[in-house]
Amino acid sequence: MVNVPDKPTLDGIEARWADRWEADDTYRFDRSATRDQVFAIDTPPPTVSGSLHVGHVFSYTHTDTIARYQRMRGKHVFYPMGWDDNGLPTERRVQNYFGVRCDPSQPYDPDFQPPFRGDPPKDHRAVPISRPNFIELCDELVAIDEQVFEDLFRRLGLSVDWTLLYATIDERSRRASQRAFLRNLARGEAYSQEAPTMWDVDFQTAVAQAEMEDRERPGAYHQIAFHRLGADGEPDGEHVVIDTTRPELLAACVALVAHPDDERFRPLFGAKVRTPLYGVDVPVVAHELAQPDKGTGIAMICTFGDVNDVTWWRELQLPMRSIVGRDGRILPDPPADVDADAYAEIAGLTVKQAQRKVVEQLQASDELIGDVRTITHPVKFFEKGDRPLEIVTSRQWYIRNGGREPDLRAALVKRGGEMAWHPGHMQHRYDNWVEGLTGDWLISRQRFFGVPIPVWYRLDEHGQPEYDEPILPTEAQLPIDPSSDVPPDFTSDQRGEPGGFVGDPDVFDTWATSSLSPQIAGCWEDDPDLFERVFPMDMRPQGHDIIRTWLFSTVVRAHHEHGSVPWTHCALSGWILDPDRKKMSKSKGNVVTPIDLFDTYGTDAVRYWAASARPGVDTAFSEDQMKVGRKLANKLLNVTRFVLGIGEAGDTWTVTEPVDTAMLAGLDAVIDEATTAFDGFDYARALERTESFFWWFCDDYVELVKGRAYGSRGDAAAASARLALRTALDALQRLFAPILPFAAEEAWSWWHDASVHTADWPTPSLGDGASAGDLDVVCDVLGRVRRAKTEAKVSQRSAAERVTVRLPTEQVASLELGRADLVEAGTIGGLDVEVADALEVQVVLATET
RNA sequence: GGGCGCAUAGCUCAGUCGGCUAGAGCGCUUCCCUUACAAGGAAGAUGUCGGGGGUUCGAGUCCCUCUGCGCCCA
Repeated sequence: MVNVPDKPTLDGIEARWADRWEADDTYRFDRSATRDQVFAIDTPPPTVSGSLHVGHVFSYTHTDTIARYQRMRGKHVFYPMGWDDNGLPTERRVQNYFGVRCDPSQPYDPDFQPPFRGDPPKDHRAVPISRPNFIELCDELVAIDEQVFEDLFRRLGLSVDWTLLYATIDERSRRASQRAFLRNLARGEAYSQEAPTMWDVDFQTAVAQAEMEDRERPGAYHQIAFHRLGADGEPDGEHVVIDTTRPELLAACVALVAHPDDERFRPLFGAKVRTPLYGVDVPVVAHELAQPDKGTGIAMICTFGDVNDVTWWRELQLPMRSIVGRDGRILPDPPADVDADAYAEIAGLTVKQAQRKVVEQLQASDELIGDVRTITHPVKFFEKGDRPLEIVTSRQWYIRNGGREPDLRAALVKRGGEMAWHPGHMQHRYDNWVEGLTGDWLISRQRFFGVPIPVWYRLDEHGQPEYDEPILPTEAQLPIDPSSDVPPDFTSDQRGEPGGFVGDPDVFDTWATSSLSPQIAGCWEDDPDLFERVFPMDMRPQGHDIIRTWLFSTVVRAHHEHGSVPWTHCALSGWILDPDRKKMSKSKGNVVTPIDLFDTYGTDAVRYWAASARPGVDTAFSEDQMKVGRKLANKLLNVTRFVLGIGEAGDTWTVTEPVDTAMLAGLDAVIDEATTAFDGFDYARALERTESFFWWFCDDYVELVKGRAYGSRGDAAAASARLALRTALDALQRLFAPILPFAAEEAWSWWHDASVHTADWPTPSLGDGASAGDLDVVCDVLGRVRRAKTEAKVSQRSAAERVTVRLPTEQVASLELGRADLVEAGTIGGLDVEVADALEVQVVLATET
């Protein structure tokens, strides 16, 4: 029954137990469990972009502790893993790894071999390849990356059920993503629209509000003179001077705008002015968004320089003069009315080059007033991008998210209130975001490796797509790729022909698919029986940085599709900071490889560090904490060896000694606190309470009863100590199991057949209502005896000839309960007890012989 | 500009409902090979609880305010 190794060690236990758990299906979800018996976790599918860092280890450990706790509480834990492999990060990695770029105009080459596999030389020019070839390379690389991720997560000891694995590009995800979209479309929650859109000129794709960020960039105000027109419609010699940071957009100017209450410009409203260089007559208009105190108080409206331009253009119904192309260069042909010769000077230039050219031209024509004033101002960027976003007009797909409808917005805010947030203040971020939305959710991307948008369009007799009535597949056909699949009632040779059809060339943004992670993991519609058992899920763990993207979009999809929240608890993890309190990132080169940490300290030690961090709190990376964790795991093995080594269990043993029941009563309180903490998703508090008790248990209690347990005071007294030790150890191993799964399992296995991870969570009934406080005074006195020995610089083992304890009357009984153990543990010759106001201990050490 | 969070020992952090002398670990110092553990153990020193004001018998904790740091949103 009991099988304790001579020399307990943490070395090698990870691989041994990981293999065992896999072989025994320890974490396999029992799909016969009913919804109330299930604890379902909407695991974050990590972006598979090549490397894992300690941040992953950190947050996934938090979730795993909760999963293990719930499992021990008797829940059937639905704990899937997913890989977020579709989207831009993978495309970028594939480009850099193979030295290629996707060019949809290239023909498919079935025998294509990439020029490199890893580390192309810096001067290598990317080879253009077809979209199918590109996607093949994506599939190849993510398969490799996902294996690396899986190995690491297994090594970390995550108790996921690996049979529930999914990837956001796999068939099931594509089907779910397309199905959800078609249903959004059918209910009017999705729509397409030709509209000005934030656009990344490098990635050449539209970008959603949630993916934008402001960056402070140097800029410059330029004062430019527009020419006032007289009654004859020709310049009357007067100027209207505007201030702009984007003079290069002068050719795109469609109006000037000032505030309606601004007396300075009121006479101009309704009049026309002529643009410099390009000679276009544009109206002067009034709008509340114009800021009188900014620049000269009157601004030019261009199509489009910023989001205000879009608002003005739309509300004032101004004409369109687009000049910036999707590649970020000035379009080759001038818009209507623009002077062709002046425009030819900037055609084809980048926006930056065009600015220099226009400024030169304005200087030459004396239409640039005064000096250019440099400033620093916030500029909108794609969060993954390197150049400022431009605004271009394009047809895009949207899902309604409340950004344009107050009722929907309010309903989504309300959904936020239906979920418990851990920590609670994170809900403010959600509310903040939803209340600040300025438009619907843009879900289409002009990219390649993603879930295709499952629609086709009829082509009219001129070969132009008819966007108003897309051709839709049935749900049974999903997933489809409209670029290779043919719609009903058409043949493949009609693709691209007038009167024929064309597939939507775009893909969904990654978030549009990952926002369905509960549905994908739960096999929505593919397996309705399973889905009913897990949805809405119990827990969504994630980083607080993606509340506005992943969390919010998941709530939107569940609201539309199911009329419910997707889960009932959101657990937000903090960041990992390096010791200088900067956020860790690859670019700073301060990332530590998790595998090295596992090798150095052991997995449990790294998990201990992660689990020591309060939920949602940014945490410094600390190898010191891992050393402590290793000590703790080591201690657990050693104290187990001690307790189990004293003697075999006897059927007739009972706990009779007050010292023992007091210890167990203390443990009861700890179990209570740890349970409450875990119920509130506070793994850190549960750990702290358990750990603190555990060290007291090892340092004081074990030392106190050691002699008695060996039999110094007879069988009955020994039996009481041995049973109490075993009872406590049994509970402590279970309390530590969620945090230190390997060490707890190792120690548990020495005296149990089944896994500790499927054992019952301990319940507080061990001490039978005794008072834990009785031990305080005994331990206090023992500590003072130890101190006396330390101060005398003698061994703790040496004798104290006489100890005199003075203490208040009401504590005398408590001391007497532990007298015998105290005398033995302290090697005390004689113990005198006297009544006094406050505790005082006098120690007379034995003279050395 | 709006919102949120943080500030406690040299460092990293606990401190729950307002209640004994404010705690832990690391680090530092001293001692001890002791039959679970020397990759261990025993002990010690270390505080203007960011500043100011208020409520209270009593404030690290509650309220106001200021300062500094961080994050989210515009």
